[in-house]
Amino acid sequence: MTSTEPDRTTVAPGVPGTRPTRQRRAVGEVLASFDDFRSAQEIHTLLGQRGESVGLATVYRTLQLLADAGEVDVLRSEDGEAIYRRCSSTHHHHLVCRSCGATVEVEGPAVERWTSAIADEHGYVDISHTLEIFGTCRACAG
Amino acid sequence: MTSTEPDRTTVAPGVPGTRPTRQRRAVGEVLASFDDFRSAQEIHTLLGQRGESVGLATVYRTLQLLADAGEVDVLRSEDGEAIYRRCSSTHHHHLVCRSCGATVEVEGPAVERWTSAIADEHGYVDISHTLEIFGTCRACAG
DNA sequence: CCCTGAATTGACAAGCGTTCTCAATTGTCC
DNA sequence: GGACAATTGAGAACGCTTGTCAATTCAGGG
Repeated sequence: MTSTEPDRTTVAPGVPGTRPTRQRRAVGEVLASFDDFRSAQEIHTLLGQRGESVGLATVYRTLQLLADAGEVDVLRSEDGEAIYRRCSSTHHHHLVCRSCGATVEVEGPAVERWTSAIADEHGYVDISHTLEIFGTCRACAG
Repeated sequence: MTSTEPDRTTVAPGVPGTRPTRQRRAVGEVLASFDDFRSAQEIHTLLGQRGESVGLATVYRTLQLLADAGEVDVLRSEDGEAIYRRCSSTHHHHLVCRSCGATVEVEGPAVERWTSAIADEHGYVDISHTLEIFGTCRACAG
């Protein structure tokens, strides 16, 4: 029970959250099919319409994984609902038309530096921030 | 039934949302008793501790009124819960401890300018923005 | 190719914050 | 004081999100 025993020091044969399943692929495809922010429930409905049956809980879990991995942006609509969108991997913010929802990704190195500086100045650590800009886009303004 | 009838052209004797009741006064007093953001439920609890019994639904309604009137700031904590705070009238942002809720009001003229510039650049008008910084304050970080 | 075990899923229940309902109460104005 | 709208409170209802847990699926070794 010693010499023949295989190496068991690696406790986990696979790391959770990495298995490519039908459901995860389907969620990824749906995310690629639109450019604006959608709620988990909307995404779940879209999956149904595509004929890809995926449980609602799985949709939530997958979106959480993708968000943790930085592959989707999550933000809260005004009524507190979480909405998701696939995103470029860099940190950025959004300029959103409050009328039609058209979204522009914007980067703001100056803002990043500013928030860090402010946080340092007050002794806050482990910083995150949310910045969204709302306005009316050219098309909607007429 | 015609000549003796009083003038009925004024449909509304009073405008809703303006009556100073015990409950609304109590909520106002509690709001004045702290400086950081609190959830509606916390405020409801604080009212109870003060001996001022106010229904939870009334707390929500009152906070909504105050928010509409611009007398309190509302923002969403990272998990989507609405949190409230009486506010100074100037535009500002918040550095909030995600552990204890300690809040610092910060102004960022640079950020204001930056958001305006970005919006102009993309043809968006009638701009507003939300910017909140979350972190762990010195006390909570240990 | 089959076996084993962990990862993953789905249906459902549960949790939580928020809003709605409606009868009872309160404040305002005549 | 009286009438009537505004307001309240208790609880139900609601919508989003997360937890539960047995059943299923995937990866890798034998």
